Amino acid sequence: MIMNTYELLGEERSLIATLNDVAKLANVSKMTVSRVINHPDKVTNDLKQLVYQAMHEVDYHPNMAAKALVNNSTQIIKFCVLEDIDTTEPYYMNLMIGIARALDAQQYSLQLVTRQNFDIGNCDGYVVTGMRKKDFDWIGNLKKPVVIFGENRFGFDYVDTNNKAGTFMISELAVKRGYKRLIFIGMDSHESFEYSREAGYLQLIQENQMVSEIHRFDNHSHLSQQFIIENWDDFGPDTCFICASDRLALGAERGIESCGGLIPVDYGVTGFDGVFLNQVAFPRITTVKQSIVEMGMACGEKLLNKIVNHIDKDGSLMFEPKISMGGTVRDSSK
Amino acid sequence: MIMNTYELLGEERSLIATLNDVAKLANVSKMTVSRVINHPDKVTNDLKQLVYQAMHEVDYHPNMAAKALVNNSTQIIKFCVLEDIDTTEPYYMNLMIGIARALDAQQYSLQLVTRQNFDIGNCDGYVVTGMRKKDFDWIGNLKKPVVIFGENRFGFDYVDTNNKAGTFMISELAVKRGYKRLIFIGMDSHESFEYSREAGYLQLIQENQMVSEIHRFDNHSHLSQQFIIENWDDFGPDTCFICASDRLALGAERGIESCGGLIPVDYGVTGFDGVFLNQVAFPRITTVKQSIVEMGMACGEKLLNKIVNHIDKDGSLMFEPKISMGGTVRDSSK
DNA sequence: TTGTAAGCGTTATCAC
DNA sequence: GTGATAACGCTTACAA
Repeated sequence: MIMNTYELLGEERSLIATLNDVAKLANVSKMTVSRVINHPDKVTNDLKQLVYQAMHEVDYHPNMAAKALVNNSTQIIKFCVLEDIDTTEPYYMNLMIGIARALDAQQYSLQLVTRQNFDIGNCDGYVVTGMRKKDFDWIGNLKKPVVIFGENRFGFDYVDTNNKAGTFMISELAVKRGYKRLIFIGMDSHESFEYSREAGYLQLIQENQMVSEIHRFDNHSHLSQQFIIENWDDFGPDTCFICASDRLALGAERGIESCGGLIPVDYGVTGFDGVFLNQVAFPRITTVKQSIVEMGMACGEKLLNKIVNHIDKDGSLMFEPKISMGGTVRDSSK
Repeated sequence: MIMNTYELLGEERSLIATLNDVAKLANVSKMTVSRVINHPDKVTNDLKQLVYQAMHEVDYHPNMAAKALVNNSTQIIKFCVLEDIDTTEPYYMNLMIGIARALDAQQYSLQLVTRQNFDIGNCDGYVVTGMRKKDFDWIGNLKKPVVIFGENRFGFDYVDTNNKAGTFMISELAVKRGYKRLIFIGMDSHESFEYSREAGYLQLIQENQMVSEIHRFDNHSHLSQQFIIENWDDFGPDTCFICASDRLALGAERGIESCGGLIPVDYGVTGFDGVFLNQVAFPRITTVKQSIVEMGMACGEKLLNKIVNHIDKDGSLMFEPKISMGGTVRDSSK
């Protein structure tokens, strides 16, 4: 059918439709077509209909390179993972899927960069994650819009889980299920998210007039495991370990089991993240689940908003976490 | 300095240097500069020197959008993960980092797509992974160059680990370390890589005139764990479980430990992958380690080669795996 | 409201 | 071996 239309008009068909093809088919100028796409309010409805139909008929898709050229843009977003590859958490993949999904809508493409290749090639904006304090200097000097994944107190727009609410919720759950002693196993880091997770635990502890106990380790499962084993005599039944990550929770779980402790009957373990690791554990870890893909989409949308609308500060976004029930906290108060 | 040069010449400086800027500075035409970049053999050495110097002086970087426009290309590669997000293994992240690194060299950018958004937007080529048999139909119909990550027997160029060599090596290690019975725990899938991993085990078994024992499960740790527990009575000391993935190995390890078996003294466990999961296990899993980042780079390079040089078939690439020593196979024959 | 013309930065083509 | 010109597909600025 399309071929026929073209033949009737005596036009030549390019392999891939351009503005011109649409324009000819609709008997208007290129500009009208362009306007229908970019400023639809400035075109009469009659013409708009014609143009839409023509676009559909030739399966028109804008050429992003041409657009980028004339707009002096790149249509590229860099996703910068500053953390070491070795420690790369699996959830980055989900985060990327979310970002990519948001960018697709506007035909932006996502470029994955690390510290090494950060500078190669141009882009229109950045999503940055895995930042440490020392990074905020040079990030602040970037000339393109930036959205940070992960809360920070340096004034950068960010997207994150409500970390404090997460540990509060899950600590509350532990108390409701009858655990009498809550021990926090945190990450030995000075980053915002860690402080927030501790704060959630502390708030619950205070509201219940319990005693806070906080221990911190690098985020490796064998360290929490070792801690449990070495101090096993100190931990009576009805103790629940509130861990700041699933990795630490995994170690805690293993430590308790190797000491012969019963999970969840006598001992509870909770994690934080809810991506992959909690599912690999046995029993599955009861954890604070983050909506990583949604957060990724939010990062992408927020960044596009800044780019397209030339917005400088767009504010930050906190996602409310949910509890993912596993088998490391008992079902009801015993 | 740059400013001065410009002022002397009485030129206006655009914010970002173009071919024109370089040309004027070097007192040549745009075309000469372009040729220096794309066909350096067609320019005299004298001019080349001049141009290089000028490029350096104004910090010239080619505008990829303009390039893409005139070359009718997109400078975009789609990385297509067909596997379910839920099962997404952490190693995809490393793979992406490798691909991205290769693409950066040629200023291509990587777009992450899934089944859902596969069709949105244009691209110059694809890297595809997580394919199942049924996918080969439509992949074959793509009009752009494709490189598959993961071996296949459908004639597509691929990059993969030498799976057979991997399980052969690690089975051999188990025998050398004195385990008398080798049980293969495979994945219940009909994909090439699984067959290859079984084949490596079988070859070692035959060469040593041992008896092969193969069990298959979906790739979940609790299934291998369950299998070990339910059949524990059947497994005497000096048994080593050769697993087709780290996930299955993790389950096997847990199963053995929960039955009171001693690892690695009496029981051995080996995995396959060497990304993340093996390190989370305790003791760390002795596994077949794949060079994921390198393989990613190879995917990228191979694809670019096909695109730039219009090569249809470029052959496949097998990476030789290495054994990563953990604590689940004993150090020497007991 | 719609159309015309110029130009974004690059490369292929064809002169010289 | 080098340079002028046109073209890639699109949008802004201006003219009708």
